[in-house]
Amino acid sequence: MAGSIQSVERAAAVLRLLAGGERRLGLTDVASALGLAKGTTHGILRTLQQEGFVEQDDASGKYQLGAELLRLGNSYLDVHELRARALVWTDDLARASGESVYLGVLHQQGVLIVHHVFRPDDSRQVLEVGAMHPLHSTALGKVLTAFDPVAHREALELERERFTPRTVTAADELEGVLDLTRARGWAADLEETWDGVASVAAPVHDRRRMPVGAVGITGAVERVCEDGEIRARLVAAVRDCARAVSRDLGGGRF
Amino acid sequence: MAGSIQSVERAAAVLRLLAGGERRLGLTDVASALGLAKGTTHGILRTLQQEGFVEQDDASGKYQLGAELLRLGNSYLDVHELRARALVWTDDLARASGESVYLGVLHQQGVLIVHHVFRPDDSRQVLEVGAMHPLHSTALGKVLTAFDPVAHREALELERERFTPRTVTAADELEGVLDLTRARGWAADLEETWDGVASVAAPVHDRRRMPVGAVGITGAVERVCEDGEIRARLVAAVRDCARAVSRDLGGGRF
DNA sequence: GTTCGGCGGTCGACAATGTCGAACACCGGA
DNA sequence: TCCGGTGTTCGACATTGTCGACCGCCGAAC
Repeated sequence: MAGSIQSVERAAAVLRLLAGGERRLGLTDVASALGLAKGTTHGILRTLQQEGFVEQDDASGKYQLGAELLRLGNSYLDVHELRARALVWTDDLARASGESVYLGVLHQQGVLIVHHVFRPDDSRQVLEVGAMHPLHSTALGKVLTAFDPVAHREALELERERFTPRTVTAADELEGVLDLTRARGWAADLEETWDGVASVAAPVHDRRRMPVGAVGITGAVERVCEDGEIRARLVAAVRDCARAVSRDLGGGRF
Repeated sequence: MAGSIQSVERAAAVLRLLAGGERRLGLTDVASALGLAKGTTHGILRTLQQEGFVEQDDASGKYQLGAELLRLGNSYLDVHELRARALVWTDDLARASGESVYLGVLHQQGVLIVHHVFRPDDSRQVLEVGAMHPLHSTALGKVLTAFDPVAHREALELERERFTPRTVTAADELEGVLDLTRARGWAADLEETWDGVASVAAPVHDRRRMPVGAVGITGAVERVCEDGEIRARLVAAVRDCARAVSRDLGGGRF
């Protein structure tokens, strides 16, 4: 039995399908999307529902993701060592920079946000923990792509979507950006992902000097930039934070 | 095939086990905890790992929850209708009350926090989305227990832990509290869960008048209370917010 | 009101599937 | 070097999940 367990694989596929589609999906939708018999699909859905991973709307009979996933996802964060070490430093960074702080790790073909500190003002902000950001256009993504070989391969193999006129999509151009990132130890995103939004990020290393994640700040380009470049003060603050977290990861274990 | 799919059930049990234990677990630990053969357990873990639901520490070989769960949990929030409707109102409530706002739904034997607005000041706060709160001692929990028959049964069947000297654990005493809650339409928690912390909450109903969740605020007892009671202004603000969300969901007309 | 098409859900036969336990390779400590 | 422990692989067995036809239901169409 060298392979994987079929039914578990299929259950995972169901969950991923439900996560993708914005609205609820019916039994028949799920079955046809996965190419399974209705009976089989129903069995999987019934089990997932029983376990709390999937919920069914009483009225329409359609299925959606369940609350248990949120609870488990939260448990993942509790165990996450990088996040635990970074909590205090990212808070300081938000205070010092006056911008939102993000902590991301490589996951599949993107950056998974595992921590997010709101910009310290009263503005209305949406929490982005659990969200995915692209590798080739965000500061976090560029840092991971530059320092993590796995991320590098993913970013090159992947189709690089153009989000704004400034998004870098050509492979050779991206390589140049990554070289620059490696050389100076940080990366920027100047309106390459969202119009009017810029970000800076620096890598976090573990005790073996392997890249495990990236921290960065994101904010309106008018505040974060000066003369078309990220303010040096902010770059320094981000790099200080990344170094502090890296030091914490290298020291305190065992 | 009226039952559930065994392997999916077992995979869910593995995930729940990993979520429970604080630190990573080894293959043998998981196998013995679930009463399964090592080979079987390994197959499940291998599949879950392949799907990203579980990660394995290269050094120790031990297993922990994976990043994909965080991503799926986040997707759950995106679909969540109650949360979407509540976003704007809870923000206003935080501003008006000056305290943290929580939005919770019944999940298993507790309250699952699906939205959390930080207290609008610069203090350091931990995001609690995805966390579980007890039914019998928190304001959110009491509201759900009072208005949702399912929650009511859970709370009575469950062993009610004593968190502080003021926690209500006796069944008949709790019933009295629930009667009061139903009568006045809101519930309070005066240092019954955490010392020095008080909270108020009110129920959110859907279009069929069924309770679907609860909103509430939580804060230091010195700020939230006056003469040993919740400030009337805060109670009114919370109830207004709950009514507003209910109205948005298509519920009450007033 | 009645028909019809689609929905979610069920059932039972079949064999593909996952399970089990023994055996494996590997590591660290004694 | 040995040992006890780990995670991992393997093959025989029968349990288990799969499939597709079938059922009852609901809402739209007419």
